[in-house]
This record gives sequence, structure tokens and C-alpha cells, in this order.
Amino acid sequence: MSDTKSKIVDVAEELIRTKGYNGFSYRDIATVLSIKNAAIHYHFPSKTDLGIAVIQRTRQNFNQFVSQSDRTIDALTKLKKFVDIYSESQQKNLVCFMGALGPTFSSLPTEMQQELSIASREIRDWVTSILAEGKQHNQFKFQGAITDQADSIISSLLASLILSKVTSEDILGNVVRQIDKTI
Amino acid sequence: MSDTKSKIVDVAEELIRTKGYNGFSYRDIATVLSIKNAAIHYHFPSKTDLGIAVIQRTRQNFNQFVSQSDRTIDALTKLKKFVDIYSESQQKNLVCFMGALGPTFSSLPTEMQQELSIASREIRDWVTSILAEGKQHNQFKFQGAITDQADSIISSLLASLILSKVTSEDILGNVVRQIDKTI
DNA sequence: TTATTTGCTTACTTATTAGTAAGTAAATAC
DNA sequence: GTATTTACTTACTAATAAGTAAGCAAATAA
Repeated sequence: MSDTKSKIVDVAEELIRTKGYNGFSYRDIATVLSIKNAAIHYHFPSKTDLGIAVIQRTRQNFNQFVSQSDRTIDALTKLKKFVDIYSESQQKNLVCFMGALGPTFSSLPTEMQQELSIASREIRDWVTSILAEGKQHNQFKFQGAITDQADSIISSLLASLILSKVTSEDILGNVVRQIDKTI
Repeated sequence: MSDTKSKIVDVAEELIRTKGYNGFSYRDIATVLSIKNAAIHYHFPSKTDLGIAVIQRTRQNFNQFVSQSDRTIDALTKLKKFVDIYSESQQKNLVCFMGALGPTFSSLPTEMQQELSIASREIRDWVTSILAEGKQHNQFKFQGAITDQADSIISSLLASLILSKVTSEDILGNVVRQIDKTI
């Protein structure tokens, strides 16, 4: 991917995660990168193409994270690394891409909806698998179904980033402390 | 509030909760209500005014819910009634207003940000108070700080509505089952 | 060396946006 | 019964949106 093209995706991702997909324009990106509107259309003919690219790159990054962490470390460390992704987001005052795109799901282009659904499946499957792993090794002692616990953890992390912005408090910190207690 | 005026707020609320604040226009509302664009501007001169009205009415509804539930019932029943709000939202395939507006917080007009922050304070304070009440009456046995548990519950409920849209699964059901287990 | 492709810019179109100003019919106040 | 206010509509503006077509310089391929 050329320099300009990947920079466009960078800026688009940040704009999506601060203003939402319906809240930014090609002009916003063009201004930041000091290029012209049409340069973005050259790389991404439609805004939908750009939206898809952002989700696909995020999926790719996540899947790289998964295969990186998959061999060396234990379940608890994996979970901590997963939490680190959200900590970094909170430090940058960004919500995660799922928290940014999910609320407007039904108004997104179909192809973006599909990519987002796949992403949610990947994330939920992975978290579920590490919870199962941790339980098998008696590292985790949480009650209830593994899938329920996975959805609870993912949900609380996702929304803590949203509430952090609204409250200006470290909601992620509060939520993570509670995850540690119950897991 | 006149009939038309409250209908405008109705439609605006639904649009915010499906497409986000940046995802709808006065035209969208006008079309639904078969009125003209300018009729909305008559009641709400700027879009900011309308956005504020939506949040304020939601706050009012919540505070009515709080004073209604406050006297009669016990902590667990109160919590269940609170969960019911989210269940109704999921049935209507809507996210909550905090999940809709929170992600784009920094791009919202200042007055909307203020209203939203107040709303988050009210919700967090109330959930915290009923958790404290339930703990005092030995109805709740969760571990960890009460405020941490409050933020965890609110976060998991909020995000479950978002994930329900993306996954087409009953994530709220999964999350609520897990709340029941840990509380 | 010439031809072609890449990566843009310039210049434009059409649609949509929030918002305004002037007019109007019906209800309400005096 | 006249005056005024209420609740709109009609008709508009200026800004911004996504997207396109044509041109052009530099890199790459033949």
C-alpha cells in the first residue's frame, strides 16, 4: 500500500473513531494530509470503499495480534494484552472501531456491515477461546457460561471507552478492576 | 409541548439512536412527519437545540423512572426494572442514547456534551445507590468496589445493545445472565 | 526512446445540508 | 370585532457533501 493510501486509512480510522462514519468527509482527510479531495477518490473511489478498508485493516491487525500472542503466553497474559488494546485507545481518547461503527450499524453500507459482523465474530471467538483455555488450566474461576463471560468482558471494555469520553473519568480502569475480581 | 413539537423529538430520538447525531437531517424528520423543513426550525431553531431537547427529555424520563421505582420496591427489583429499559431497546433494535451519542462525544455541540455528562452522572449515581442498597440488605454479594460494579453493569448493558445490532444475536441476554451470576 | 501506467491536481456537477425571511391561515387575546 | 400571536408553508441562500472528467508530470515498461 502506497504511503498516501495508508495515510488516508490512518486519518479515516481516527475520524471514524472520533466523529463516526457519518461525521467526516473526504475534505477532512484531504485537509489533514494537504492533498486534494480527488486524490482520496483515486485510492478509494467511494466512501464505502474507504470504510471497508478501515475495517479490513483493523481486522488484519487483530488477527496479527492473535497469532502473535497465540503461542508463547498463558490465558491470563493474553487477556491482559487484549485489555492493553483498550488502554491504548483510552489514552488516545478514542473509542474502539466497534464502538464507533456499531451504533449506526443499520445505516452503514452493506459491505461495511458484513465486514463488521465478521470482525465481531473473530473477536468474540478469540476471547471465548482464551477464557476456555484459562478455565481448563484452572487459571480462571468465573461462574456462568464461557460465552456469556466473553460477551460481558467485551461489552464492558467497549462501553468503558465510550463512557470515559462522556465522564472524563477512567471508566476502563474501574471495569478492568472488576473483571480481575470476577474472573 | 405541542403535538408536532413532541413528535419531532420522537423522530429525532429514533434517528439519533439508529444513525447518530451526524447521520440525520431535518429533512429526514420532515419526511416522516409530512411537514416542511422550516417547521422544525420553528420549534428548534438549530439542530443543537433539537439535540439538547432529546437528551433533556431522556434525562426527564429516567428521573421519572427513578422516583417511580424509588419507594415501592427492593434493590434487585429496581435493577431488573433498569435492565428492562435495555430489553425494550433491544426489541426495538435501538441502542441507548448514551451508546448513540457517546462515541462521537467530542464532535458534539458543547451544550449537548454538558447534558450528556449530566445524564451519565445521574445514571451512574443511581445504579451505584441501588447496588449499595442491595449490598446493605445482603441481597447482593458481588466482590469489589460498588462504583466499579456499577460502571461494569452499565457498560456491559450499553455495549450489549451495540453488539446485538452487529451480531444479530441476543448479546443483552448473555450479559444479563452473567450479571445475575456475579451480583 | 517511446509508450504506458501511476499518482495525483484542477475544475466541475449534482445533491444535500443547516438555516433564514417573508407570507399566511387559524386560533387566541383584548 | 379587531389585534396579535401561534404554527406553520413557500421560497430561498450559502456551505458542504460525494463523486467525476480531463489534464499532467514523473516513474516505469517496452
